[in-house]
Amino acid sequence: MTSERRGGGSRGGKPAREFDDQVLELVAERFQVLAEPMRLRILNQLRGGEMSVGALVDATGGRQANISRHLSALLAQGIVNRRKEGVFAYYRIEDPKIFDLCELVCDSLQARLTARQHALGGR
Amino acid sequence: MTSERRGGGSRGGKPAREFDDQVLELVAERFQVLAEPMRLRILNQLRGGEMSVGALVDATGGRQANISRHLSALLAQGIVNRRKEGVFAYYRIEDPKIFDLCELVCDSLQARLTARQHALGGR
DNA sequence: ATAATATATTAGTATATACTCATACAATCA
DNA sequence: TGATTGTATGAGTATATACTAATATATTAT
Repeated sequence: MTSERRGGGSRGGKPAREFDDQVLELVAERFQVLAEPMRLRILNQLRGGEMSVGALVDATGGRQANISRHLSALLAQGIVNRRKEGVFAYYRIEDPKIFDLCELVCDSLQARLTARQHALGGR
Repeated sequence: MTSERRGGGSRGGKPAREFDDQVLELVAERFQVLAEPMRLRILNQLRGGEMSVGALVDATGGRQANISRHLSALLAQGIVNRRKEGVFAYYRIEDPKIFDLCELVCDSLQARLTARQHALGGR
């Protein structure tokens, strides 16, 4: 990210959007974490309850290092939680709202598809 | 993106996740478009009704080329719509569900913050 | 025709990040 | 103690993308 002039204060013209921008950055960050198919796969697996890293590696078909990194990202965002037991690390969903997000997105995608079908004269 | 073995069919072990993966990629794509502060700023502006590119440039403080690109991305995802009138191009929200998404995210973020405050002994 | 304006696009650059392998770290067991 | 196993991390690479300036395209006015 480079310049792109941020408003410096209440002076200097331009509408007041100072505070809102910080929120937008946080929101964008949250979306960013959900913008990876592999992370969504992991979350999808965790719907059934907590799983160890190894179990997620098996279930998703990813590499251990990669899964571990994705889990760290999800953990940093407070989307999952971690429980250590012996050598194992069990992850579980901490913020179930993300599934609502996914459902909303699916609704949108589906609506767009059916709209397209109609546009093509679909039944 | 590189290898990461995709299941080839119903044979070869591993649970059946073939179809789901395609959906997850679409969902991730949608999240990706929403994962940019500037695009969220644009969408936020469009809440008040359709706006021309130039008006969005003024309102967001971005460069014309950049705003135009972001609008293209939003248009390609069916999130906004475009109306051409003379020399102007007016964009407007096509899929208002995205605001529900943003609200859900805000709820999550807020919940996480208050949880942290409590953890720190906040009142 | 030329000029002026609004928008889109091309080309180039810088940064972010998803992935890999290899290795470090930590806990259990011989 | 060392060996084994599960997880995390360091280092390197490849790709995606957000940004910029400059230019192309299109519409209206002179």
